[in-house]
Amino acid sequence: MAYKDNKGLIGGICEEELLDLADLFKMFSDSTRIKILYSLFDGEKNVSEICENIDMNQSAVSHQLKLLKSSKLVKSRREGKTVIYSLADDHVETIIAMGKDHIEE
Amino acid sequence: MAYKDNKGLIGGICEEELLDLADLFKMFSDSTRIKILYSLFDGEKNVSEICENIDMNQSAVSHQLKLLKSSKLVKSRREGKTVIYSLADDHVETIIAMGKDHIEE
DNA sequence: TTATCATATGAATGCTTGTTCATATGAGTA
DNA sequence: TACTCATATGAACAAGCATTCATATGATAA
Repeated sequence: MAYKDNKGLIGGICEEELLDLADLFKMFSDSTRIKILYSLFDGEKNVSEICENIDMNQSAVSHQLKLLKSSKLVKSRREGKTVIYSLADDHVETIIAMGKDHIEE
Repeated sequence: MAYKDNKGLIGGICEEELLDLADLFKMFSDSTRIKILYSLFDGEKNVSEICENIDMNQSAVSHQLKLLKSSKLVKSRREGKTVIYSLADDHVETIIAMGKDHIEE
């Protein structure tokens, strides 16, 4: 188990895990990042394609991709000159779907 | 339906809905707010009880409760001198559970 | 009414963070 | 090698935001 025993803590969750949770949701809290994730819903894309798709410049997208990757929400592989990004797992779509459920109620 | 037709937009979602989504997840992106939500998992509480539970001062908690309420994640009712807060619906727990799944993987 | 408890709110402050600009790195090609 | 395309990165700036402090509002009790 990655986290400490949950003793004497809010709702049975330790401070460290709480901060990690907040950091995770922080990734979904910016519209540029959500756009990037959304644009990967229909399959992997290289950086240029993502830029074009969401209409943002390369540097901004690259910075955000770095954050998304460090949060393990996307993964990447190099293919020649380009780098191809894709969703890391299906939690991403599930979390966003839950969010949509809420705001569409 | 609350949102416009999804035409020619990223992954079939309109800009407005995207911003709302980001705003929703922003609510989960702060550890104080997650603590508050967590502390409501086992039932409604008044403000003082929440403060005590998460060890934060009344003003900070009140400010965050206001945000959580405006995002419809919590609801409140007055009972005499106190105001009692509770989770607005079960999306909250589901979303947080998904987040935990991800970071605990 | 006055006093007190519980909660809300406005302003100020300091920290965080997304974007931009310039530049660097990495890979392919001639 | 030199040149170009694709991506990454560092620094700087501006905007956003969580907390604190002081104060206001709302409700009960005396």
